Amino acid sequence: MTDTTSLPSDLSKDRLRVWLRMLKVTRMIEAELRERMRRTWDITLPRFDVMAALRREEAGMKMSDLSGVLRVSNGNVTGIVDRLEGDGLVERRSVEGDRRAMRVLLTGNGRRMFDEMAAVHEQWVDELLSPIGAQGLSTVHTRLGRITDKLEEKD
Amino acid sequence: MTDTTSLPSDLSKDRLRVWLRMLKVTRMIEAELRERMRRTWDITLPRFDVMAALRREEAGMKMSDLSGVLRVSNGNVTGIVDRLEGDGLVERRSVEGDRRAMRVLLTGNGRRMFDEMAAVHEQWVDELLSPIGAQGLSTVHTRLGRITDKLEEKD
DNA sequence: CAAAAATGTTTCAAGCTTAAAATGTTTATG
DNA sequence: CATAAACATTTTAAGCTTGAAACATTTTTG
Repeated sequence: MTDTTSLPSDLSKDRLRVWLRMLKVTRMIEAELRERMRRTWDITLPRFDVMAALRREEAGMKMSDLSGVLRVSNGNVTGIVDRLEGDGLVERRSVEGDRRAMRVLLTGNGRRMFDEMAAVHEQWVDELLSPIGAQGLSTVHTRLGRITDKLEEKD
Repeated sequence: MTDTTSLPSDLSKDRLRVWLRMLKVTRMIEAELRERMRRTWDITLPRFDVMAALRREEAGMKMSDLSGVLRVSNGNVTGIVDRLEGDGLVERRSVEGDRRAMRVLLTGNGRRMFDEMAAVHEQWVDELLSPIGAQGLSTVHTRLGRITDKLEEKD
């Protein structure tokens, strides 16, 4: 019962099937992670994503860098950073030499909080993706990489 | 330069990497599809998803079936169906024998509109996933299937 | 150097999303 | 049969998301 039932001419249908399955998997995992994060730390996925991006840049990032890395709109980041700032997890500082720009960085609290969350988050992902072994991980990683490469080259 | 660099002990990091890449790919493709749908038909992805579900059920679906299939909350479906109804693409009918429930179905217009969109949508997906050939499709499909299977068995 | 173009951010309106509470209806149970 | 439990849906409040418009500032260019 292997996947050799479909004819080559149905390639397009197969792509649609794979796309729908990808969508299903990511939505299910995202829902599961969101739920656990909400219950464990009362935090949302978007906030976590912003903190993760900032954790990699000790010196902070400009708002526009943040929306670039996260691939979300500028206005979106404004709101999320507003709320994180309200919770004392990030801080906005002006960029010297450019009065338009803002540098956002994690506060000490933010960094401690994120590190704690990241460790658990990694375990959760490991658990949720456990049905895929080393071999599968490598092939999936490669195939998906080809897609992003192609999508990126036209930006 | 194959992917055999990581030690077995880093499996958890590899899973995180694959997860982040999956997230990236689906977000990029979703953004691209959303943008094209907006520009071509001025329609959103959630509306398209609802119509797709209804297209498979000539007789219509109850609101709760709809939210079950699409894996979104009940309240969410209420709003989307409201707007689709406002555009004359779907219709709400009462279910005989149960005054609580509602049966939602595509109108003639909705069906025509969806069929037109679905054909183009399939081409777009084919194009966006074109870097993956028949072989890759089959392996990716299988691996992802294992994850959904596991996530589903605990529902 | 003044005007125009580009850049960085925020604001806005509309729509999506969720969890939880509210409403109305049906089914189960004592 | 009354009432409790379950079910189907909607409403609500809060937050996420986008594209476009508005603002402020910096850079380019004629």
